[in-house]
Amino acid sequence: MVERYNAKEAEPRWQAEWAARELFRTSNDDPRPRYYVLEMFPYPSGRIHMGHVRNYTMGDVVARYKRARGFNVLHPMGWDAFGMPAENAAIQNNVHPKTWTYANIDAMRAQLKVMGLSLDWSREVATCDPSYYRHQQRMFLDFLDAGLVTRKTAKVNWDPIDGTVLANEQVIDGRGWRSGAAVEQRELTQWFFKITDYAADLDARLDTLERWPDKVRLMQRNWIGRSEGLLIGFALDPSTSPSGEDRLDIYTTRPDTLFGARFLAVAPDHPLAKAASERDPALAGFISECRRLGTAQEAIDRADKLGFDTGIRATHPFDPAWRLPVYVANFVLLEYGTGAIFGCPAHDQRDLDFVNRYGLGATPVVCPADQDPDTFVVTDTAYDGDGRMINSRFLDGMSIGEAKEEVASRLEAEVRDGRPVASRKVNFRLRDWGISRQRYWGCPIPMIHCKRCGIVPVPREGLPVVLPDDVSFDQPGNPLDRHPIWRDVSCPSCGGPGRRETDTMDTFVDSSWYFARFTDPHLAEVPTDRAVADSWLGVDQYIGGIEHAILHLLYSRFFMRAMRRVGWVGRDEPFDGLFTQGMVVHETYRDASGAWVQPADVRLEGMSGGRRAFHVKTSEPIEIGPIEKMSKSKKNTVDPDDIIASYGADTARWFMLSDSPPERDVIWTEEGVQGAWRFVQRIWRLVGDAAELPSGAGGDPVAPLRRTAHKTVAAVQDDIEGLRFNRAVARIHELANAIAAELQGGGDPAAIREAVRLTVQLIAPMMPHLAEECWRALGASGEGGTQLVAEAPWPEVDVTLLVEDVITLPVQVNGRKRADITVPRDADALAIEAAVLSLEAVRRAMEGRPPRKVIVVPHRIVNVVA
RNA sequence: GCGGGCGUGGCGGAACCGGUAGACGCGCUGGAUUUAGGUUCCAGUGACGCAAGUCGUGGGGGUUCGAGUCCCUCCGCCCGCACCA
Repeated sequence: MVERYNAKEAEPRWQAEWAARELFRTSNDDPRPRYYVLEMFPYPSGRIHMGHVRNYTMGDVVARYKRARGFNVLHPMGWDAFGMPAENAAIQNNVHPKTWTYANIDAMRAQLKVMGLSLDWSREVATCDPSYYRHQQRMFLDFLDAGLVTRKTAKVNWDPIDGTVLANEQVIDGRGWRSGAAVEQRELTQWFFKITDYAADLDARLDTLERWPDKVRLMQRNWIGRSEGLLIGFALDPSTSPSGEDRLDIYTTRPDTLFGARFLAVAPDHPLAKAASERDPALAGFISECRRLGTAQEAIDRADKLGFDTGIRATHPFDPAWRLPVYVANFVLLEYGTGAIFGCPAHDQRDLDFVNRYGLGATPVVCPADQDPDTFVVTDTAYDGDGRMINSRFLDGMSIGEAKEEVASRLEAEVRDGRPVASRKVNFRLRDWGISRQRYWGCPIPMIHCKRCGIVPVPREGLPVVLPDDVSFDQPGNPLDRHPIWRDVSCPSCGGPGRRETDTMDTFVDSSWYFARFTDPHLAEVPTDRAVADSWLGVDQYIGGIEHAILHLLYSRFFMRAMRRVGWVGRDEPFDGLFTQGMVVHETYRDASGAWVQPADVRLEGMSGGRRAFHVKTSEPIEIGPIEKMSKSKKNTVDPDDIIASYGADTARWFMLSDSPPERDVIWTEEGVQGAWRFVQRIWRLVGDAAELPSGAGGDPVAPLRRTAHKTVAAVQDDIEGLRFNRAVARIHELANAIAAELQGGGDPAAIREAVRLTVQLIAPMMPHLAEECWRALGASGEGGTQLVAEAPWPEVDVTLLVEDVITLPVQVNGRKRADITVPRDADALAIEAAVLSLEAVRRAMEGRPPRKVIVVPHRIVNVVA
């Protein structure tokens, strides 16, 4: 009897062996074809969680598989190490952010090593290290020179609790993504990366990212928000405008509805609104009302459509006698288009809500096919569907598309005061990326403010601008502002007194290029070696959470383009293949007082419908709640360390791959883990039994088990390539079942030994420690026992075994299965037809009727139609 | 509101192009072995039926020799965006 597989003893031993052999160290000089697999690097929060385990296991399977397939694989790991939690820890626990961060990195690195991941640790980087961020500062200056950096005053999302600016992406339902505080709007001067320069390209190139999930491409497309429209210059009556202004540019995507216009409206911050408010105190009051309302994003979301008539009058571009009022309206955004619109209430819900409040009326100009143009009216619900133009003079009868084209070409051709009245314009929702953060624990922005010279870059030889260590967090705000020694420097240009920029960069900058740095992470003078970077990029397979579908991935795509512009890389797209994995979820538990209880403290009894839960210590009944993402706040977490300590890393890895498709959420259950653990032991038993078989015995080249084993290798190969790990797992189970049956039934010993050996190779990417142990037990490690399974090439599939000589076809009568028939693989349709019709079961089902038709789908199915 | 996705046993899920629905795992039932128990092995496990068989992939309709898969329609759930003109 074979002993149990002892993961606790074996796993560290094999990890040490891999490390000693430097198996996962990647050379940039290796001539083999390259494969770059990368998982999104973690924030060093303190401990790894099950989401990390799932993410890194998937990446590791790919890395180990591709290595076996003969690729020179790059599989690095690092730390997204700047950010607010470190400062929060500093404030709460009086520990320096640097100390806290590096302690966490050490703890998490140790945890990852225990998982047995095939990472090249020699390439590890931490973004908070000056050896990393000096290059980021260098690239900031490069981008500045290339015109990709601007400084502008902008309305920003201000988080009053964290005391910092947030990107639009960091505002969720009007609240700060970390603090949960209601976000306010503030005007601040900020540094921006001009991502909008690439808006069109970032949009267009989404089509070429074929190995990205459609969902992510769509989310990016919506975020970039490309729209085609018309910029129309409405003539203003100068006698009504504040300073004789005679033109107002508006942006519209619906120029076809121009004859349904009822009003124009500008944003409260629009220059025309400001000018008009100076002569009209009531209007000024309305505008400040809008601002007050506008401080909290939440209020904006709920606000009614409010407006104020400026008294300014505009003229319709197609009718000099048609005058339109100009309003200031709270729902018009200054940042989008021109900050001014024309309102067509019949075909835009916001405009309709607006006119219904102010009694301006609505004329429908698009009539749906099922409505009579003479009676079609719009009252409460705007019509934005398809139809024919009505009430629109020369546009009547046209389709929407034709009308858009007609309006555009007429107004383009018409010149007023030496300018065309209108021009076609592609607009984007995407805004420039504000990267300034009023925070200490981030990459310093390498600029110096000088009273005489303005804002001056730190000379490149003066980099890095290193964060000072001696800071305190006893007051709110940015400690860098209160650090005179660091802050006050002489101007690099005139030598006079200067002041460092004390804002630091958004941490999304740090993670926008780490994948490029990994290609040659220890270069001291430059961020990348262009040739080396180009030899690895784009990342062949990037794996991470869907939560980064927009921000991180879009910023990285921008950053690659910017890096290319200044010469650090030679391509635009960072990630050729992207996979977004699902979350790890778990039941939630609460006690009678409503307090969350962690799974480790819960004892479960009963099954499916009648399950009940009790507290392990108090035996108090526990309420079983919904299955949710593992989170500290709901205490429904399972600690990877605990699982690895009880079952071993391989069991945890196997379970992570087995139950659910990788893109879907996986429910962590104790039963599931135990199932995985049992399978580990089962493999170990099969290997032990197979090793005891007499060697040299048997050898049937077409033994059924040989066929099964080789088919499984082919299928698993396919599944891993397609990241269908759950199916690969199921197939390995089937092979194990087949082997067990052959062992039981005294099957061909040579075939069994081969099948077991193949099984070990199939599990090697997933359960690498167990596989090594089995490999050695099977004596597969070659002369002198020197070769590890991690070094072995992927098994060659014997393709002749994949094709059977005889096949079994299901036989249907009228689409209902009645029998099976076994025929030679190359049997012709007529022969099969005759054989099928003579089957007893078929005759019975035909009830004496003659067959009308017999459909023979080669190698698939036979259907007799009665 | 706009955009997208998904509904298959008690549960997680398989089913590539329309071709044997329910692979594989979990759970459960019965039996065997061993044990203090976990373990291991064998058999069973969509529903109804003694059986032959009938029904069955959210509901209804359609296309087809044949539909979980394609089309129409309704219902339910989930995700993303949200005053973007």
